[in-house]
Amino acid sequence: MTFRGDLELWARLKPLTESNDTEWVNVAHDLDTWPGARDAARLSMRRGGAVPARKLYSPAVLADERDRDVLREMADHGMRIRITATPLSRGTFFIDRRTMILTSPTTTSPAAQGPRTYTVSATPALVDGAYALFEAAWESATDLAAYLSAEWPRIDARTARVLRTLSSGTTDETAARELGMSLRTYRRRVAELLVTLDADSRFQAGLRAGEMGLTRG
Amino acid sequence: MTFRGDLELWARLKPLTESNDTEWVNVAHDLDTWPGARDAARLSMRRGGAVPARKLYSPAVLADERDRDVLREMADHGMRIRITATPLSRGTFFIDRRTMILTSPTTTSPAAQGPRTYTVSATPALVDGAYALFEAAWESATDLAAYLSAEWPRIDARTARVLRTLSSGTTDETAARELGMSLRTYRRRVAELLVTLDADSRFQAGLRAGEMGLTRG
DNA sequence: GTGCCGTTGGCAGCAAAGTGCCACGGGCTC
DNA sequence: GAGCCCGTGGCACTTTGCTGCCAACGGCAC
Repeated sequence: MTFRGDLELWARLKPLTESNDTEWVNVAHDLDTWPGARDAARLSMRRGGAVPARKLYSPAVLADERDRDVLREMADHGMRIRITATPLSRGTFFIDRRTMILTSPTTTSPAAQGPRTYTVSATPALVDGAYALFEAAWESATDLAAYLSAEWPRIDARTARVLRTLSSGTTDETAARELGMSLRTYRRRVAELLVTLDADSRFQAGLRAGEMGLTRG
Repeated sequence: MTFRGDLELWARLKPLTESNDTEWVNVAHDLDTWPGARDAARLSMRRGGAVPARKLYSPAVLADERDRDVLREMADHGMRIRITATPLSRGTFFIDRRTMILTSPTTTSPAAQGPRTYTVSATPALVDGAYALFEAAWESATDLAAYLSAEWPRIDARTARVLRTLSSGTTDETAARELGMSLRTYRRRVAELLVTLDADSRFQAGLRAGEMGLTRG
């Protein structure tokens, strides 16, 4: 079940945004879902009440300043937005528990014109399976607010090393020796890390670091 | 594209296990993929060389002792196995980058006989989208070995409360007061938590907790 | 050269965390 | 009842972590 053109896509999406019985879900690399997607999003928000929706994006969505405003506006309208560190495919997913719609996955050259192709599936097995995968991906993603408010910690090389030794569970003294710095300096680094992670205790800092997956990068 | 019966499923799966050009992927709730799935897995392992594969399961897969053996055997054959805390649907996913196969998603009564139905899709948009979702889910999942070796921490109600206050970043004294216990007991709880998390420092404990997503449950 | 600034490390003092010891009290079996 | 086990709380003490202060070092501009 494949079709082309944005008008038809909109015709399919519209009923999904209007039905209130089920939440619907969107997975995308960025806001370039289809030409005019941003305007459509704004319009539907202005017009309608709260649409129960979850949206999962790549960090790329935060690159553009105006896009961030759009996201904030979405969040204000009750949509739940999360960011995942895993690179998503360029395509877009719309799932509504019974139906799912996907855009053409590869948009190598954005200037390549012509109508996009969209794929629709209503096969229960496919939709349910995709939904379960989405749940798992969603669970591991970070809330937009946390992602933004945390001013995403910038871990430079030296704090990264501190983080690693800190993770190893040794005492400050041996950690400092390993890193070839004095105890005082090491503790300075730790204190700096606590500030950047906005943590009041070392436990909290570790928790944040773990939640943000700082140790896997 | 839907079909019934296990023989046909096997006929479709076989070429996937034999082609070496691409990794293939399996998402399932447990090993009850289809009748005789365990034996088939064993057979293919005995017979063939290493199959590059990733398998993502629910914790339910660890319930049965013999199933755990099967998993270990799989891991020994080079398959990468991870466990995700998010409940997966009962169905099973096979993805091979070009094709995906799903079992019937709802198996409410396992005794309900009759041939199962399977759904196959080779639509690039669907497969790529599902693959991206899988990547995200995979990324957040825990490796089987870690999951087993860590003797997965069992957080009872009271340690969970300790974990929460610990996460709030307050000092032990106020935390103990909040929980209505003495300082000594609170610290006992913290020490217990460190043991169950196999951590040498509070930071490490926080890190583990964060990595395992213990604060979102 | 002088002066400025940022980083480092030592010292000191304090706060917080970790732990061994013992005593108290509830629930249990016998 | 006595005896036992287990969880708790208090106390004392050690260790570790935290931070302010100051001196020393190196780079940089003038």
